[in-house]
Amino acid sequence: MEKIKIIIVDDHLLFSQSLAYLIGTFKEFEVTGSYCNGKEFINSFSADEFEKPNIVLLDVNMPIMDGVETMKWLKANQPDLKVLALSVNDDEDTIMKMITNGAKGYLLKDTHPTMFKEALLEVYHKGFYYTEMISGLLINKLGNNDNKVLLKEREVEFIKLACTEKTYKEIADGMCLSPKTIDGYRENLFQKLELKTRIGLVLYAIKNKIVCI
Amino acid sequence: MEKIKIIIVDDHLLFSQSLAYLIGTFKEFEVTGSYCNGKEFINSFSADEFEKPNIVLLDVNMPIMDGVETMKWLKANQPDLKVLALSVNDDEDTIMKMITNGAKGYLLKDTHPTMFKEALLEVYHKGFYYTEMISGLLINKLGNNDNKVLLKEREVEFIKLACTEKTYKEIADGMCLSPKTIDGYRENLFQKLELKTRIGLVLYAIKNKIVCI
DNA sequence: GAGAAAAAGGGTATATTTCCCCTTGCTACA
DNA sequence: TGTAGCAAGGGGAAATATACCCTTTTTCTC
Repeated sequence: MEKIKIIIVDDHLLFSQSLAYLIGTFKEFEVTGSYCNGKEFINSFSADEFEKPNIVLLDVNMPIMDGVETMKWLKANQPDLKVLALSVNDDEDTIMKMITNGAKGYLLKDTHPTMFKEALLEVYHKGFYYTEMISGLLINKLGNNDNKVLLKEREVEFIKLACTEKTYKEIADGMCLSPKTIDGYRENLFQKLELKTRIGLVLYAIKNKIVCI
Repeated sequence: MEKIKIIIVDDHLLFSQSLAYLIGTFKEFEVTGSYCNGKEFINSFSADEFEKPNIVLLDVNMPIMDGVETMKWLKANQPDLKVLALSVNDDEDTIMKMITNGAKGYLLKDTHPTMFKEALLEVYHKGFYYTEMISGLLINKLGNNDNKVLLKEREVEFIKLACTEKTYKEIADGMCLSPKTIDGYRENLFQKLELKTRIGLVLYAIKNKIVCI
């Protein structure tokens, strides 16, 4: 019987190599390749000896080229590849990005091996595997995308500066605006984000990855 | 030949189970147990059938009882247990905390399986395994521990509250202190952390994981 | 027990932030 | 051809935060 071919893309060698052993114990599957990051993986497509896998296990947090970037490339260049995202990261935004860029499923690394095997089988046979957590998230996101807050470019710029020790006056100078305009930005944001203080704004910015620390 | 007994403590089932398979391929070792978090692990000590392992592989980021907490308990109750910390987290502070609480080594999860095996052997035979990265860190930290800032409990408590939208007056109430005392805390911290504003304090707190967001 | 250090509190002054209500000019759109 | 929305700018007041210079009390150490 022909085995189902799997490729692992993960920078944690200890994990990817171990996982290969685990998959080795499933009689239906075999690991035909493993890569340390998205860049290495997509480069492999141009290699002559490349054999297309049935499933790609793609880590989300990687150096060089992360899961989301890799998914974007795959969506454009290899759209029929079945990718199962595999991550410790349960951040809603990241999950949504992976799914909307074509991932066929999203598994957390604390999944039980038995369920992991089920997921592999489902992705291979049905084409996708969504846990309840992910389904719930999808419904939730699609259900109320009306009340999502979207920030303008200039506001984002302001928020980034607000996450420093600058005073509003200094921020105004930095953005070539009058302090009063900055005042307007701030109040607008406080209202739409339901905040009261600049501290709240900073916490919001960090939570939503508008600034990275 | 008697095999070297290993216990794995990690909340990522997929990883711990896979790792068990990897270790299974090393003829010198066997995995005799695996636990999802520190609490489960330390509870196992009271069980009758418990067999003391030669090496414990301890994850740092876990729910319920994390690596550092577990190390503290082990230091007090099972000080001769050889623990090798295993984490994706390369945060200096965390590494130092694990080491100072008695971990015999600290491996990152992107370690190559060959080096992983070496580390296991070294921990078993020599009692410790430090990579260059960790040694460098130790030397660096010990070299200039004069300028390290250490925060008092009450200060940490204050910082946590400063990372909210509360006013200083509300913080004072929360800590059952006069607003003037809070004033003192703040100024003290500004000086020792070289900050100018509460925003800076919030950023410092997040960077140094005093608060998690 | 003296002295140092830390914790708690105080006074006053200035700077910054927050709030509320306002004007102007521009642009889209119906 | 309004008019609705928005970006930019503004006045003034009140609340908060920051700075600097103090005293008292407790706690620890030598």
